[in-house]
Amino acid sequence: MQEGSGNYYNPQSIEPKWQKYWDENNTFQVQEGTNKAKFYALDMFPYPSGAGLHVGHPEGYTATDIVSRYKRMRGYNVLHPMGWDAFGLPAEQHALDTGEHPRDITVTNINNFRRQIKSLGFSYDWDREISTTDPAYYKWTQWIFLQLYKKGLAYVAEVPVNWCPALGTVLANEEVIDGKSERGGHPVIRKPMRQWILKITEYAERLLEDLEELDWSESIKDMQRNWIGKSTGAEARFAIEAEAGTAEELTVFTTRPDTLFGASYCVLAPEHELVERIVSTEQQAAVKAYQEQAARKSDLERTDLAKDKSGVFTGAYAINPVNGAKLPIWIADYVLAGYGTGAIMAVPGHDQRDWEFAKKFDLPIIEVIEGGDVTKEAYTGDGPHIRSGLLDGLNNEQAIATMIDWLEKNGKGAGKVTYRLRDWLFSRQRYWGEPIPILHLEDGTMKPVPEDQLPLLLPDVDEIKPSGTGESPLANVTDWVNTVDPESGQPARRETNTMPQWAGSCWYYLRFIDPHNDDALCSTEKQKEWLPVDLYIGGAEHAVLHLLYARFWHKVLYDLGVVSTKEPFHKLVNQGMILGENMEKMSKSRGNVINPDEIVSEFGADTLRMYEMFMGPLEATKPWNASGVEGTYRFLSRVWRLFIGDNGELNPKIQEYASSVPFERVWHRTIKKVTDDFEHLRFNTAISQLMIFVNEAYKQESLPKEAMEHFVQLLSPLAPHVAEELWSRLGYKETITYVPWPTYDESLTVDNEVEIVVQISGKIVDRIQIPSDMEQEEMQRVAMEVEKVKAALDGKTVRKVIAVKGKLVNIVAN
RNA sequence: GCCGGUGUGGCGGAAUGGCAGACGCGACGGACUCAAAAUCCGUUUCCCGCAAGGGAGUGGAGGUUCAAGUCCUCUCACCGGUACCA
Repeated sequence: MQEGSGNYYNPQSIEPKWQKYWDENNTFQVQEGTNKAKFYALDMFPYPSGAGLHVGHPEGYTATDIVSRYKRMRGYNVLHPMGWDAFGLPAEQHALDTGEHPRDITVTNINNFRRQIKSLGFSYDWDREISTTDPAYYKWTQWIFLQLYKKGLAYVAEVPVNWCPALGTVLANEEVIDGKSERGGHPVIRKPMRQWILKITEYAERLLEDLEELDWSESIKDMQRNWIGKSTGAEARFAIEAEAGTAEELTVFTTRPDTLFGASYCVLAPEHELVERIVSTEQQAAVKAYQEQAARKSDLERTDLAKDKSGVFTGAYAINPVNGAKLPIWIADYVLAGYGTGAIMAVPGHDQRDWEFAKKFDLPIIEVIEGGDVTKEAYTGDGPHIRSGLLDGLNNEQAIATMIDWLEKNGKGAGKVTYRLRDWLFSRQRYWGEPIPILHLEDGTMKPVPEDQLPLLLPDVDEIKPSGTGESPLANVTDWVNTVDPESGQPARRETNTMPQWAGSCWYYLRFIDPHNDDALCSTEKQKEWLPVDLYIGGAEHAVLHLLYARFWHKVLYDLGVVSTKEPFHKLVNQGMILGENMEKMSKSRGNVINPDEIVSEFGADTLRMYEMFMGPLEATKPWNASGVEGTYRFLSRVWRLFIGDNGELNPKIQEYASSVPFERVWHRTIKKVTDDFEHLRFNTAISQLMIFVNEAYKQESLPKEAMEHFVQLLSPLAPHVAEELWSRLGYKETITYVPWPTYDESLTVDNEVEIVVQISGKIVDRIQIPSDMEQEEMQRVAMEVEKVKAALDGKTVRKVIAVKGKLVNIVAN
């Protein structure tokens, strides 16, 4: 970098100048009540960690920023906000370690994040900044919870949960990795505890169905479909013969009711409530031992050891409703308590898991569908049924329908749809989260905190320490916990569980629409104006949970009439991961982390933004490359010198009139390509085209001012600071932000003459220049006249000639 | 195992079924300079050849087509998700 003159490209002076200008002029403030079409471009807001911004953050943020700036120039009213998902475990862990209050840590971290984000020149409307930890915000998170509670969608249950003694908290399944906590890697065990659960399963079908209308990648939709895991089958009821009597009934879920005649035993999950009531005296000890062993294993350990099936006979029998066969009832941990009815009928002939179990414990294998060899493995394919009474001769589909019909007519069962999706474990035993606004009265009943008393504030505490009992640290705050029901005057105890981090991020896109409203989470009119989010960009790690939870809440709010769209996010794009230079995931331990602050101070924000967009397709995973950053910086310097001479004056080649025809083509093609690429988020190829323009411009004797102005506009969404600076040097006083996007003349994007290829039987023989509008017949005639073609065709017969306008002529001959 | 994705020069990556390798990085050469950096201009898929020219080529094997990186079948590798879900 040069020193002195001040006429070279100097992002360090340009960028703060324009950031200040945008701030002072409220350039990106949303104007309400315009008649412009709206566009809502949303980033997944970050958790403000102590580590600060990572180069992965600006990737998605730059993409939405480019689209936002582009749409403004296209005349849209753009909502482009930013905020903080600031509740969460890391701040609490830090507080436990240092004694600092999580609120203070959070404020510090947010300030740092805001500084970093602002240094990148994103066009957010900062008047709409929100934090999930702000009482004015979480008031409405609590309000939504109360609506869920009132609709019966929030309930309390004693459930075995992942208890992590080291963190003193319960973890959701998704927070447990390989039997260890995701954060910290501490051991996790299963322990029953009183928990708040949200009934997301009630919305399973709608969450599945409404995926169809969304403009999301098929892979993300598929991940959600798999997570919801719909399966269609039947429930069948079996009478039970046990020492204790025959009053009990066993209900199983199966997707293959057609194989009912092939059932040779039944299996209950070890936790199944029937087990205690049906177990025989003789088997009692063995069953108990097995149950204890299973309880000690985490879900993962249970599946990890899946290769080897285990189980114990209960001493009881189930009676097959179709043929009266007496089937032994076993318990085994390959049957999961949480899915279906927690019990199965085992058909070893036609289910591989049952087959393995039957082999191990020497249970009968009955073939009821022809087509395989059940002595070698289970046959799961289609085929004619045998040994199956009324099903004999039918194929699978017919037999399933017939059997469901039979079960229903005989009162032994019914068709049934089951989902893999589980209800959402919503409570956390933590301090740093939204308090759940519920009172536990002395008489043992529960009631919600009245809505007019929201927000229920997190109490201030000097020190956060685990309660030790598994309850949250709030249990220690006796002044807060012990209260009085404002309606009945009864003594009451506050709920000490808090909400998970997902809660605040479930609805933040709604608050951005109306961030200062004290009377509603979002006004009806504004919600109607802005929903749905037109473009939502974020990391693929949120492909399932965040997006599913947010969709669930949105649908509840839709049912309540709070929002008027069925879905919150119309178009979703996941930006790919940025790897370190060594092609490995960036991490402190690998020493390959790139700090955006360093890139900004060395090369400027415009270079960082542009480089990240130039690396490759937005959705691809791609490695960082320091030389690539320099290359981008070199390009922006080259742009600068194209406009500004060493003397600091505008390049005298830039003139009102002059233009050459070839340059005019590049100019109009550039507008066309960049416009089209921005519409499709293909920023890497848009940048290539801008580079082509600059390369061409350097070769010109003179440069039309209009073309150069257009170029600055095309560049401005990518590199807004340098674009604003050049725009002002071109003589404009106002920001470039709202200058209408340039248009191009289609006829000026095509050449008069093109080089086409002449092929013989698909092999290139020669290239010739022809007028680009030459018709196919004429092209064929011209091609036949080419010397090399004549020579190559000597002695051959022409079978066919294909001409593609403006591209090629292919002569098929032999 | 199942579901999804990706395989193209030394590297990141471009290519509505129609000239593979745009653009950038790196490398090499030239100009400028006492010299270097910076900058500007060129060359750069690989192999054979002094050259003219020829041959090969988009993970691999087949196929459809006048024409395949692109469509179809099979297969291999890597990445992501999920995992006894009955």
